[in-house]
Amino acid sequence: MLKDVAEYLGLSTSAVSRVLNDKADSIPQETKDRIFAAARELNYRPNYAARSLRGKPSRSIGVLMPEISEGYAAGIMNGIEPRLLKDGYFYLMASHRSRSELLDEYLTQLEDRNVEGFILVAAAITKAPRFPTVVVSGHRPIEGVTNVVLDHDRAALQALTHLAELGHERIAFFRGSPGNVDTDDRWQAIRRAATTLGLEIRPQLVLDLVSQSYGPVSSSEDGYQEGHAFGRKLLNGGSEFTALFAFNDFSAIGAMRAFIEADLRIPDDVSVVGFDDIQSAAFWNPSLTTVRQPLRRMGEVAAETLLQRVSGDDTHPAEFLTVEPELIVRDSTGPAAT
Amino acid sequence: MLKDVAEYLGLSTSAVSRVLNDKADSIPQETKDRIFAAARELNYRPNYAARSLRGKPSRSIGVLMPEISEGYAAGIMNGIEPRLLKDGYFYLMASHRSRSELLDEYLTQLEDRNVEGFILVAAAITKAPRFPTVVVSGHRPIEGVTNVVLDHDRAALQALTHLAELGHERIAFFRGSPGNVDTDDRWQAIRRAATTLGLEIRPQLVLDLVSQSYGPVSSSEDGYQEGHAFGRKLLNGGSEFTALFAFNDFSAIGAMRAFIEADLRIPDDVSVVGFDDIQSAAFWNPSLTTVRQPLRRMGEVAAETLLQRVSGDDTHPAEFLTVEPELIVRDSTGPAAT
DNA sequence: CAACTTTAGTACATCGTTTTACTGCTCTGT
DNA sequence: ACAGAGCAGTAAAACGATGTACTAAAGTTG
Repeated sequence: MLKDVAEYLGLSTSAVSRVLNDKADSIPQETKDRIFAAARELNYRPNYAARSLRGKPSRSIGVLMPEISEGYAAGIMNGIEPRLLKDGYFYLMASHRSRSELLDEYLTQLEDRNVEGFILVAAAITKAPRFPTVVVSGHRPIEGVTNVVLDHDRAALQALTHLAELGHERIAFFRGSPGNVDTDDRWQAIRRAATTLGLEIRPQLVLDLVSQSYGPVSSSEDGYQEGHAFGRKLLNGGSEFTALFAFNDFSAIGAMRAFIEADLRIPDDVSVVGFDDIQSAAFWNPSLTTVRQPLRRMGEVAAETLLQRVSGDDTHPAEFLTVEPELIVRDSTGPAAT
Repeated sequence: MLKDVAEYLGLSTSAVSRVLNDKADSIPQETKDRIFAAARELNYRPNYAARSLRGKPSRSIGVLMPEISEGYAAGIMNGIEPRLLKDGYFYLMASHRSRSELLDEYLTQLEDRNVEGFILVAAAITKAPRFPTVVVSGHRPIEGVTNVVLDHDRAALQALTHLAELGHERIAFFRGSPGNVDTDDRWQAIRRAATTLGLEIRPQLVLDLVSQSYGPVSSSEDGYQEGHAFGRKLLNGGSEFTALFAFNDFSAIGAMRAFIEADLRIPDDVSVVGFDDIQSAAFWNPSLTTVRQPLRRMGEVAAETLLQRVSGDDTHPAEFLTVEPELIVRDSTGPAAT
């Protein structure tokens, strides 16, 4: 405690506090040195509750995730965490499970705990929280909230250009599930890209995923299962296709499995492009061509931006920060079968 | 603020506080009702900094992970988080990266922030922290610290019994990397199980993984890569083997890839057993027989136990809590080639 | 050398809540 | 009618750090 240090030195707590906080206008260097030495010697560490009661920054921020899923949330946390720790920030975390009442509940609870700001992942908020907020993969723009988003247009263009160059014209799509925050943006981007490239999107080759997934990346075995089922559905649908652009890697891999079971060869008979670049994507057989979503980078950008907003001046925060996807070409795509 | 509620009612803050904390010995029900109503109406929420300054529980605990990896940490958090949230607890989290100085640093930082207890994952602590602590996959027993551990004996026995029953006698092993907290326990368990079953462990068929992995589960592509390389090594080693028991699923899958590339059939020519049961294990081709580590359950047990310890009386906390593995038999194992 | 400035600190209120010790007041019983 | 018990609540001191307003002494200036 501060009092211990003060008594040890025969000084007042005010003097010690001011020196330790570098607010000491009128204390000679010699005394400062003594104070620092004593603080170290007595192993003084300020009590965060006390200082945040006085309105000092708590050096902690609130992080709200859809859930701690394997892929998406972990990837983003991987970017957020080191950046925060580097500045001595901790974070309080909870899962909003894509339910707005939970989101609100946790938002206020975290406010009560004096967080300095929020990072929200895949959260559909409608109004800005009371503190600086960065949303990763959020919905529509909100005044005062910074959005970190993937450049879906670029992603769609990269993937479809790749397929078009390989000669694919009849392309099947797994669209995301309706609850997913990325579904609409991505689909619009795909349509724009298709138009740009002169590709036709055939409604009978477009399937809506439905699996209950909290984040932009389906996190559980559901994704595979559904991809598998939908892969079969495509095969039985009667419409010819030479390529599939899936909403995520899980469903892409599930579909590949279905294709292989139907004795189709990949990529000779059908090419498959995934989305996200999950870890196993590179090691599947065949390895999966996919649009890499730079999750870690998104987390870093979010953390970096929030730290700037909570510590610098926070007038006119950026509305959008875009991160770029990268097409990773592997073995699941090849020239269109003729 | 409390004062607002008190003024609104024309009462003192003491009365309001005592009623709200259910410590009101001498306040009539009618007044209590008025107080509750006013608190709700004014949307009163206590300030956590202030109450923990007065020594009230902070309702938050510290969680230290090796890193936010895809598999292990996420799986455990999946168990910890809902249990904590259910009781209104938040957690402060940081990554110790298996470095003891970071561990100590974060431990004290979290103490400064008034956490009520710790959950440490894959952390090699040498002395008990000042608060109730539960360690998941820790090292040796420490007075006052509860350990949640996998029953490695059972795991080894299940896997090896399965292989023995299929007629395998020449079994290769990927042992864990030396830094890994589970490596020694598991290997000892494997040796005991082998002895029990009368299986011989041939040193030339035992490979030590080295990949820099923070947690018990190798988290990155390194795992695959290394499995792939070591699978090749086994093939070129000149020693015959009909089965591989890998340290984790990543290396098992990498090795399978190497075997397939060498035109071996799985499980006809060689059987493979993994460890952990990561999500893609079920969807690999062939699907992977593996020892499932109930990560979520381990997280739940850890959270449950810690919550009990911080809220109940904490005399004689359990030293060890064991969770049981489960052998998941899939398509990567079959009768030994003769 | 009186008046002012600077130096080197200190006293104390404050943040929002909890909690102990207390104060009036109204009954009850004899 | 008056002690004592019980009721309904209040005043005030914490908790630990911060920061403003102050003071006492020394130094400077005209």
